[in-house]
Amino acid sequence: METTQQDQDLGNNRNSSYLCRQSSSRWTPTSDQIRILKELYYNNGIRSPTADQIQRIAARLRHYGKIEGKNVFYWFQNHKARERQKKRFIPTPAPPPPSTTTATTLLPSPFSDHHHHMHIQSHHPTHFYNQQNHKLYTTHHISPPEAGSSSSQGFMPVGCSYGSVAMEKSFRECSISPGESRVAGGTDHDFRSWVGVDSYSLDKTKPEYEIPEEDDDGGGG
Amino acid sequence: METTQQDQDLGNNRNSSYLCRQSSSRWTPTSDQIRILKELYYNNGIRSPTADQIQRIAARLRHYGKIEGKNVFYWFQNHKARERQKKRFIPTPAPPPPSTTTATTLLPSPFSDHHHHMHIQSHHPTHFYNQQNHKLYTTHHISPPEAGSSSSQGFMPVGCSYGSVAMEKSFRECSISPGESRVAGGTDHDFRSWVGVDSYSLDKTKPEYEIPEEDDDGGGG
DNA sequence: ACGATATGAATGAATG
DNA sequence: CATTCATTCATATCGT
Repeated sequence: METTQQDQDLGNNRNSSYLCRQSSSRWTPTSDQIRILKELYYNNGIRSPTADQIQRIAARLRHYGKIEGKNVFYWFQNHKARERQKKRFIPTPAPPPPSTTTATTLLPSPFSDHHHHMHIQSHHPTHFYNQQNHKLYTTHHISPPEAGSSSSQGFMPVGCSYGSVAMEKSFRECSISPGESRVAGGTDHDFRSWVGVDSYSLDKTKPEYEIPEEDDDGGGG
Repeated sequence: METTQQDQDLGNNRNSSYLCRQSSSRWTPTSDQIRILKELYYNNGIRSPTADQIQRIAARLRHYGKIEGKNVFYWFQNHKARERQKKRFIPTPAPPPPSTTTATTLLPSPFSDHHHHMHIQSHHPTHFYNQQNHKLYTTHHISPPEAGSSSSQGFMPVGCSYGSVAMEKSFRECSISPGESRVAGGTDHDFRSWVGVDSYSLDKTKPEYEIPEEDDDGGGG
């Protein structure tokens, strides 16, 4: 990730030079921006902000660097999508017993993450962004972005529980059972079966596949 | 390449001393794992395995060493991306046949002249990739740019011809214009207020949240 | 140790 | 919301 930079101006990305590449074609969130976004995501449970919220968030985050509504929009989309995606990868880490306190908390890996929480935000109007006008379109009947008109919260002194315990760089994959060594199955060829790829592929008259590069065979010998 | 990996002890990273954080920075595939992955990639034509396949593949490859679903996911992502990346650099070494063949014709790159053929996946989207200018083209009305026909394709990438067929749902624009309306504040803690997120959220009985990671905290301050 | 390269990992952006 | 692409960062390994 772009952890190396945190103070990019974002305003100097116009390469006046010849045909080089755009300095930064895409938004590079600052540390503060990410922090706030995560706060909103985890602490406030915002997962699919409305256009109205997106505007406010973007406006707020603009204090910390250049940012547009679409950046906020994409950020939440991606963040949510990836939380879900990595869950799809894990092959059912633990069967959900009705009353089992089995510590499933074993995989702090970015993909085996499991920090579920409540959905403070109930609705999600399936919106998408239009890069043509940089507008957000939705299939919902949300109110127009009257930034400043809707401020009906006025609740919570917000001392905020977070701030101290909040985001902390978790160590990545620390424990993964390497399992046994060698399956000695011998039949490394029936891939299409266990991966559920195909069945008709067996029809191919190619009992021997040729790997383009045997660079991985370096220590196989 | 890390072609000389030995046995994947994972503990030899001169890091398993006292700190447990990010012991093994990243997955180091074993020879067998790479072999199988390539088998799946080239021989079975798997380029973008589904979450379901990823699980099976990872489970299978786990016999040969530590591996997670995300490793499989990234491997295919990177392998495909880099194959394509290399192809983008080819200075049009392929003489253009007069026949308007399918644009899916991949040009044999001098870098890796492997022979991948059938795509069992058959998840062909409605677009194809043009290595001439590394753009994505849709198969809607366009004709294949006849790689090498001249040096001009005259077609526009998919990111330019929308506006008509792109999103024609019952959406409405929500004005996400970057023209911000900053709330004029400074406290980055009263999120739920300026975003109009929630009010009752304070009622939640979970004052503590676990943020998975804070990768951006590098220079936030 | 340093530079070059290969590649795992992460993420913004885009499309379906 | 799922999937994919492109770009970039981070790091392992190797050559010098």
